[in-house]
Amino acid sequence: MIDLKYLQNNFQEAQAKLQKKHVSDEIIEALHNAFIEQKQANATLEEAKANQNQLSKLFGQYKREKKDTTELKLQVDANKELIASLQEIASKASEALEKVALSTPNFPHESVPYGEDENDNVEIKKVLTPRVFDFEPKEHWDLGTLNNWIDFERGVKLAKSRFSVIRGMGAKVERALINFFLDENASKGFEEFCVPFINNATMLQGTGQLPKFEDDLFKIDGEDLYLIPTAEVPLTNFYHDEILSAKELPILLTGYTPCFRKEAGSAGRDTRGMIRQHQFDKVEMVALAHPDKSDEIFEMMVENASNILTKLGLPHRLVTLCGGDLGFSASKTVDIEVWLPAQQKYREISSISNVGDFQARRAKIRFKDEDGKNKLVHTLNGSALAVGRTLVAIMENYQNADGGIEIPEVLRKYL
RNA sequence: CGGGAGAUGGUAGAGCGGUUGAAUACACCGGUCUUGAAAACCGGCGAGGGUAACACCUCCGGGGGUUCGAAUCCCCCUCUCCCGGCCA
Repeated sequence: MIDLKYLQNNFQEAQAKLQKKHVSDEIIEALHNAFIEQKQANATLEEAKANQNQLSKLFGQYKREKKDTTELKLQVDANKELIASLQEIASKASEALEKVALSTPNFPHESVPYGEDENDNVEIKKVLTPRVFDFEPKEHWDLGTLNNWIDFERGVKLAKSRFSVIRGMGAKVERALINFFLDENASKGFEEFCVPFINNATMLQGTGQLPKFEDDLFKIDGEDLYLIPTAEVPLTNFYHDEILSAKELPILLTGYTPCFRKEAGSAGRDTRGMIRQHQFDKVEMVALAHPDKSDEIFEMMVENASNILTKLGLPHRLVTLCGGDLGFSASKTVDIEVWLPAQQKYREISSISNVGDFQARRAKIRFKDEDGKNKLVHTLNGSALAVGRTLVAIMENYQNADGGIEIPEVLRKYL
């Protein structure tokens, strides 16, 4: 959630920021008005409550002094009715506010470039040069089947479309990648976590998936629980509703989890292969940082994810997302795209975001500053890395003319 | 899944239906003392909203109810602990 006081006090500026992220003026104004209405309704309600508390005290006093309370009782009853009606107004105002506020995206960081969609994203740099093939490189789905690394048909049989089975050496490489990623993250100071793959609605709201993106989530029937779409949810919410001390910041967390996504809006996209699945493995980095330090930690996380790809010998590029392509919660995002020779394209394999205080405000993650004040932390998250897509990248980049696949040097000790 | 006990501030742990947002202890922060530290002593110390700052409002697991007034009484839910069943 954005800072509504900031919106109120710096309306023009806030509006300009949200416009960069393509939030319509109507929504911004609706939010602004809902906030002011809620504040007013609350103020009048509190006034009536204060009055009621006074009368109650007086009532007690009368009783002790054995004075007659009939008159007072009438006053109290009248005020009680007033409170009830004011309460209703205030509750409605709060609900209305919450509805807009929770669905309004985060402000973009100053450094975010303007733009409509992914075409306006800005490339930062390319790392490693794509290999030149002296044969026609195969697609990973062909290589996967050929080498018995991936079984697409049986994945569909077991579940439904967009599920697959990784087997044999493919499964071993998948596992090796997870271990390699976790070790790399640990070497940068990230603590490793094994977390629940099912989280409750409060946590999903904390990181911003709910209420707006319910359609993208697998919900457990009859329960207030969801399969996590990313480890960002449990890792960020690990400190949900807690107050940390400034000294322990930054807190760096990493963990491997499967991720579950309905891919509701992706009909027809990447239907072949392993690029877009309902379930995929990912190793995630999460940081809780002092607001002054989050930019610095962001760079570290980008660097780390890129380094991992470099160690694997996979050509990739770094891209800063423009305002129009930024996700709901992110204030700034760098995508890392890996080279897929068969498609002759860079495809997203990691996305690192600085979320600022947006999730912290929702999830109530604060820290006690040196001056004793409670402030919101900044949260950051990023994949290091998406495991399935890395497997795809290895297959395609390390394929031989006969369809065989070489294993990257850094992974061999894990096999 | 069945039987019993409980849920209060960072932790432990009081709390009569009104002056208790909450005793006390420990932890923590600041100060005195000390070469420094410890000990001792003094002071501070829950959260959210609201305000220029006060005032004021809300919160004692969550939600309802009784009452002029509830942490304290009643109901429901959740969670934790102990006993039994099941089980990786």
